[in-house]
Amino acid sequence: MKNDLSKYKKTAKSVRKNQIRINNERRILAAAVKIFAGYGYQGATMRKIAEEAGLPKANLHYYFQTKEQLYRQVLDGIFKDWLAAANTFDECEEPVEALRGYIETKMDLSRKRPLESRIWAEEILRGAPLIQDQLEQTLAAWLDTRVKRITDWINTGTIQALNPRILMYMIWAVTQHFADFESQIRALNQQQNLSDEQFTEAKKQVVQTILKGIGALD
Amino acid sequence: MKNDLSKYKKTAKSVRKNQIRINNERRILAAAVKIFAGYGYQGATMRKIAEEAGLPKANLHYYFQTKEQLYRQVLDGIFKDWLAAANTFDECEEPVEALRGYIETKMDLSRKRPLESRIWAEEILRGAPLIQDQLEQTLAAWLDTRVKRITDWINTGTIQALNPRILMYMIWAVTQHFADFESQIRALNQQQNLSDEQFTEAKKQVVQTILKGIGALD
DNA sequence: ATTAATCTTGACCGTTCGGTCAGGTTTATT
DNA sequence: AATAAACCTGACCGAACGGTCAAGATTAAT
Repeated sequence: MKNDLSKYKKTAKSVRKNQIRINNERRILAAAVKIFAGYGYQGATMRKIAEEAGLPKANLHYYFQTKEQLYRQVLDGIFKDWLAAANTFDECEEPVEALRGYIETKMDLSRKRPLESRIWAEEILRGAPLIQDQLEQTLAAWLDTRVKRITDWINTGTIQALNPRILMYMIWAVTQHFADFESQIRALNQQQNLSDEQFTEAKKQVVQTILKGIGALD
Repeated sequence: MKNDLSKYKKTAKSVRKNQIRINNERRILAAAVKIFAGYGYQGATMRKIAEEAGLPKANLHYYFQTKEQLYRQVLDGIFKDWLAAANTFDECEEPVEALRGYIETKMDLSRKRPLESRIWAEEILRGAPLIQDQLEQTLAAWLDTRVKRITDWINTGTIQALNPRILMYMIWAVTQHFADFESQIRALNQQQNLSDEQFTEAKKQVVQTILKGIGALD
């Protein structure tokens, strides 16, 4: 019953939990992201996460009962970012604007939060044991909506005929590659991560190639 | 001294090792590919590999001293396939032929050997701890050669100006995505792996989009 | 000031990990 | 047939894993 949240319902402070709890959960989650990204689910240990968070291991288990539960919360946060990145896509009417916005947002996400991208990639790589349901339910529905929009563009002749799903897979693949394969890209770039200038160039080329590739540009 | 190969140098059969050794090493390596791909390096255990190979665990250590050494041999095999896939690229004069051949070969590799692709991806994801040297040496040199060819095409106006490295990253990203993110694609495809027809369509669209995207097609 | 709830932590537990080894069996060489 | 080399394997080992717990410290409610 340690983590039964109902106990908070009676007091004023309960509305947004105790500050100690908020802070510690945040610290632990931030540490967990680093360690899970760096070592994978199996390679990550509660000891490493505790050390990274600067807390004793037993304290982690006070806030998150098990390693799997901690990992699930990390995944949930990543999944939300994933879906939120689609805002630009939805807000724009024209395919060029919508796709450019979406690709750029995904590229920026890879640049700014590569750890999260790698955790996601590893989960999928392992067969998505913990998020299969979310993929089949939430993500599938999310994708259907965007597929319909792209299909409309095709029907109105704004872009050429193609399979919208494969287009989305290509966009995901390319944009996430810059986070997931960062160490390979670094090894091929004189052992240096892409500079801001190089990354901007990459973003531009990715947008250009895909948009032109589907006949949305001249 | 168990695995000192010099002991073979004195006999006739030594030239191509003993048949028992050949067979067992193959069995173990095949099992290792399955288990490493399914569980990752840390998640894979020598017990699971032994079980998959149908051999006692101690026998694995007779042929491969450590888990890391076994893993290294698996990686070496994958790396060779990686490089060999470039043959088509090198044999063709025209950019359209060369790139189409390379993309198709990489797509076929993802289709036929997804396990190897996933092992590679996980190694890169973890920061390439064991193959960093090979990336910086062999793969970097490999890439430089291909970059030069693409640069020639640009200079002769056969394809439009672009950064050849980013083009290669895009090709790798998209082609390997179909192996590495197979479980995600399956979840978005009514829980079914892509059929042969679907995969052929994907291959065609990938080739078409990239070639058109770089101005190599009309 | 008292009580109750929450938070903290070192020490500990059973399990599983990679790896070892002695001693037996099979295969190759002479 | 005898010897040596190669192969096989059950039993075992120390280390590290995720997780537990009792007892103390801190904070909040009355």
